[in-house]
Amino acid sequence: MSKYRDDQIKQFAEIFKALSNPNRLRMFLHLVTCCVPGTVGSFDAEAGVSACVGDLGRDLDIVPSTVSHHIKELHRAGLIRMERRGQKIECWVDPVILRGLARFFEEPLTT
Amino acid sequence: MSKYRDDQIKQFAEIFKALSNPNRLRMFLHLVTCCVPGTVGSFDAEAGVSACVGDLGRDLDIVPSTVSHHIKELHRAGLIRMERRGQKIECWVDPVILRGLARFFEEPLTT
DNA sequence: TCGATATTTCGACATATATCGAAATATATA
DNA sequence: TATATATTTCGATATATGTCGAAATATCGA
Repeated sequence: MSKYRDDQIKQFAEIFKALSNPNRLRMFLHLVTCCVPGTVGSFDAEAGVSACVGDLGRDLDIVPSTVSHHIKELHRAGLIRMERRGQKIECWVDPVILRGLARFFEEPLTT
Repeated sequence: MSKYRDDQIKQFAEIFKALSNPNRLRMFLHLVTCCVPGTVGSFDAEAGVSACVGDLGRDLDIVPSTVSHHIKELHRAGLIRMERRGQKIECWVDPVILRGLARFFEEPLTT
């Protein structure tokens, strides 16, 4: 039997659903490789290591309303944080959840 | 930009799609906690650390045909291996893909 | 060979999802 | 205040998914 509670399993399933669309996964990877505070580059509330919605849609060949929809899904799953800064809305990856996902797949290999 | 090729991104998206259904995720976790050869218990082609389709459907409250469907999805995503042994079909987690998933979420935190 | 057990295939159906385009909202700047 | 830029909301549509039940297939044991 699993070490995870039922609600935790549902939460992980939500996370994986958010990452199950190739375009959404690309956005997530874009953020992961540039915008994880405290790891790749330091996060400064002023400077902000992050990307706005427009940045994430570039090179993806989908219209802004679809980008917005995908970002909302990533946010709902708890994968990213968002904050308005002027006209733009900045996004970055929540490092806590990233660590939790790493452990999810690591642990069965080490225990 | 991402370190992953387009086809790799699509493959990861397939994997996450396979794990995006709570029942399927439960089956995967069941296998992960009992049937990863070389880690949790040793894998022997004769003895076999694995679970059959019936085992995986137990406690899940879904009919066998649905279990079969879900297992096929996990297999198509490359997450599990299957082999007939008598009447039963045994399943176990591919440790290589598990390692790949751990790295997928680890690496942005360590580079 | 017959019956029991294990699993898959097939067809159906209800629900969810990805995407678009048009219109609305928020913010900055001239 | 008017205009430009950034983003969201809404409605539509085509496609995918989860689940079931019935029927088919595979294997074992009497």
